[in-house]
Amino acid sequence: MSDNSPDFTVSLRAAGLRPTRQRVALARVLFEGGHRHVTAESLHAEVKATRMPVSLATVYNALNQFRDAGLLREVVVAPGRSYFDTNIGHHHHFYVETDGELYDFPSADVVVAGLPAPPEGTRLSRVDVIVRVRR
Amino acid sequence: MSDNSPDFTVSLRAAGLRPTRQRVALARVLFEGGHRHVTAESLHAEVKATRMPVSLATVYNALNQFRDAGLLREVVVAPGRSYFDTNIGHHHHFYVETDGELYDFPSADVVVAGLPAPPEGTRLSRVDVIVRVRR
DNA sequence: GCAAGTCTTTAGAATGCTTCTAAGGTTCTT
DNA sequence: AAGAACCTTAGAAGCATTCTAAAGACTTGC
Repeated sequence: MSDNSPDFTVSLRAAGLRPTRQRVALARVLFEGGHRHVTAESLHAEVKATRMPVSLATVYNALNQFRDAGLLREVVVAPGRSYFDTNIGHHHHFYVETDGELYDFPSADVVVAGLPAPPEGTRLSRVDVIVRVRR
Repeated sequence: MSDNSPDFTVSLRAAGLRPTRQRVALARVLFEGGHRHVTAESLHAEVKATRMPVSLATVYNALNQFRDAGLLREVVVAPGRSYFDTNIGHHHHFYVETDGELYDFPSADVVVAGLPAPPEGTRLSRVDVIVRVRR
């Protein structure tokens, strides 16, 4: 590596994933800029635009693997509408129902207090807060 | 009406829906007992068990209409997994990811404070809190 | 560096959930 | 009761996602 771009080969390997051409190309698009909200379709279109041949099935596979590895977070906002969020820190979402847009907001100032204890025999996985708005 | 069962004919009409045989049968199953979480499939099975012929398409139509009329609330917990909740009061949900179960909990004691203002030009529609747990 | 082994990608088929179509039935209005 | 409006239906279609099995790419051991 002679440039200063992040070495996705290393991070993929650290996540237990072989750094294949497609996975590296996908990681670049996903993690090279700021935080992103992508769908499988939108990511597929973006990566193909970089002239790297990738099938839609591979995009789905990679998104699921990245999510399972903790590199992405999945946000389901409506039936058949699921986003992958590159921001894995604590934060919540605005979802604009009228046009399907999703925006992050930091959880810093948001207080979710008074949650009851989880049902017997379960442990907390995550608390999702989706603030739904309309135009 | 000679018995003491709620008159769904009236409530359907109040919601702007013709009280057809199928809609009345669906309303009965949905609203006659305590609060329910149903899927289209589970409701279809239940209504057919009452010997009222109803197609799956009609169940989908009715669920969407009931939701649009404010009689039901839709909760999307995972891609391709959507519940309809007969509890339309303020409350939130536990979702047991490992077995797909959904439980209500009242919002009475839960405080969600410090939410940022909605994006320009939008108005608040609803705040969904889903507490995800695993076994 | 090469061969063998393992994992990955792929196109296309398949799945699962939901909506659409258009034909026939039901409910409402007068 | 007749006409108009609306609803239900089976089956087809649609959309997002996953599966299949065959070909290709990465890795390991030599």
